[in-house]
Amino acid sequence: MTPAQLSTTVVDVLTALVAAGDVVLPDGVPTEVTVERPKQKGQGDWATNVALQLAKKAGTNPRALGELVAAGLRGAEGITAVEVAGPGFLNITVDAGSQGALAAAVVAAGESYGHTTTLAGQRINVEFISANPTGPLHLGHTRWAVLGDAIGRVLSAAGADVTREFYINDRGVQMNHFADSIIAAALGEPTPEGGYAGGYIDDLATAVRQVSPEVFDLPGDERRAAVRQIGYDLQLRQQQEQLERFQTHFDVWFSELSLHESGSVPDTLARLKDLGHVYEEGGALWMRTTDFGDDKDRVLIKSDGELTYFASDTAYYLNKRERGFEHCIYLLGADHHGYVGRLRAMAACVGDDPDATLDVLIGQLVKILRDGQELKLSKRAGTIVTLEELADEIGVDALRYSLARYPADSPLTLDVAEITRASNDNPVYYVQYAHARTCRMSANAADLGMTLPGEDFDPALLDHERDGELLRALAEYPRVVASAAELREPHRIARYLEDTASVFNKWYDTKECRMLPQGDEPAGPANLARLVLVHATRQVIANGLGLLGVSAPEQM
RNA sequence: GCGCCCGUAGCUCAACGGAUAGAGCAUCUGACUACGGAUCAGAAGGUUUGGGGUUCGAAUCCCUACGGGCGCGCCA
Repeated sequence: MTPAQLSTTVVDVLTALVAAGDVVLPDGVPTEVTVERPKQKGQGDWATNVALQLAKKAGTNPRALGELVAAGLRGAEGITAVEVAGPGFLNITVDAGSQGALAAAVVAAGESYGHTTTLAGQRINVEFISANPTGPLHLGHTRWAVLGDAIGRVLSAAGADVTREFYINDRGVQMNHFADSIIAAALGEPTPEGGYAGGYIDDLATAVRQVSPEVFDLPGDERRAAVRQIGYDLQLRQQQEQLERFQTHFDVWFSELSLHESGSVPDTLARLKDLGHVYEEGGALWMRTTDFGDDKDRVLIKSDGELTYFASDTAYYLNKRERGFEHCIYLLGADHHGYVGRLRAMAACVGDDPDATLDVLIGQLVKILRDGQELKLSKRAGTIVTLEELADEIGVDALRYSLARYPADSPLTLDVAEITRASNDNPVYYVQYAHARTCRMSANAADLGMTLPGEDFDPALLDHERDGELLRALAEYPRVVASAAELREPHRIARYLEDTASVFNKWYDTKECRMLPQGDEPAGPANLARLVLVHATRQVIANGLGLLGVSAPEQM
């Protein structure tokens, strides 16, 4: 018995009540209702708030409607009791057999357990990080790497067709500053105005010299172009290697420069003119974004003839739409939230409904503490906390998990000492340990000759209170994935895993629920039923960790 | 000044408008002849920043005050 099945049962009951004229629902019967694990004991196995949600529409009070629905549910298969509680909640109790069947279903589904079709058919582009290729990825990018990657995985699990994309800002004056900085470092000159400092520039200068020693002898513009290209290649490759090592995969690395070389930007400007949302003023070309709620209009072509970054952005958005993406998700740092208004207005200017096609997620900045002191990020002072350093010190799994377990819009302070500690202080190890424990239990069972039962698995033997709690936790997983996808909140997966690991540990500690036979007794049907439950638990934890890009070790 | 985000236990943070606001850490008390104790059982800790409002019900929505972060270029 799963929440989805119960939801269907409740909907059927409502449909019957409406058909019989006992209940009037002007807006029709909902296609699904909320079914949750109650927080408190004594509130049944599952609870639904349908009566509270629908009472007003039905022109009655919640408890009266609740009694009608409860009466209908009492005859349903697998349901042993229903009571109306509090303001109108329905507390539902199910029988062990129908509940225990889930364990075998999870094992049968394997890695696909938790996958749903709630977003089936949607083509979604998730763009994240999109750092300048002028330096290493740092702490500020690390959170988006984790969240963007996890959002991509969660959306895929919900059935969406997802493309993860990194937009490379490889065009613009910063690329020349980058080249000039490397040249200055190579020649032992001070960092130029507006340039980049820090040890990584010295390293790049050395690397460029290794790749092509003669470039520094070229005349001015040629030298700059050559160093820019070599430095860019080196820096981009480093970012790519670090992200792969950080378990963060991109499907598309999209070059801003390519938009200009392909003529997309002029095409975009022509289209905007046709649509009537651009005008000239002061020698510059403007987009009238104020027509769609932006604070002020935005410049597309400066009076000196140069294209703005915003012009590229508009062309890029259109490019995504032309590639067939119905939804474009952007992950931006809080320091770019001012960009949301113009992005939305821009989408409207090209004829889209931003509510439908755009999803801009704003993430708050991360602070990181070591010994109570904040690690300051400053390119000028050369004190960059890089993704590489963080991953080395903290470990990929612990770092990813620690960033993934919080919602993006909450400001975050992480203590290096705390997340490096390899103990139960750290939730990532708590969850991973629970997984390792299931693996060890399975191995022990195999040593005793126990094998997973097939047809003869008897779900009704999983009848202990603790069995039920664990089964209900496992049953909730698909709903958690679906809501994480819908809300773009992968932290829900992490919180769910911590809860499930806790429920599993309590179950493990319960004498009546021991999986292995005691002493010299042979393994009986109950032991085999619990073996199925252990396998199911392992599968759910492994699947959940997988959505966060965190490994599920068999031993620790 | 205008705009966006945030304010929950000593600390770091949860809680699709739902029942008695939950975890972890830190503090205190228990359980090791163990399915690997990286575990489990328990105690203590709160006027959800203050004040109004909306409703069957508000940490959540609206207004307001206070406090913190960030943004308001023909920069990228």
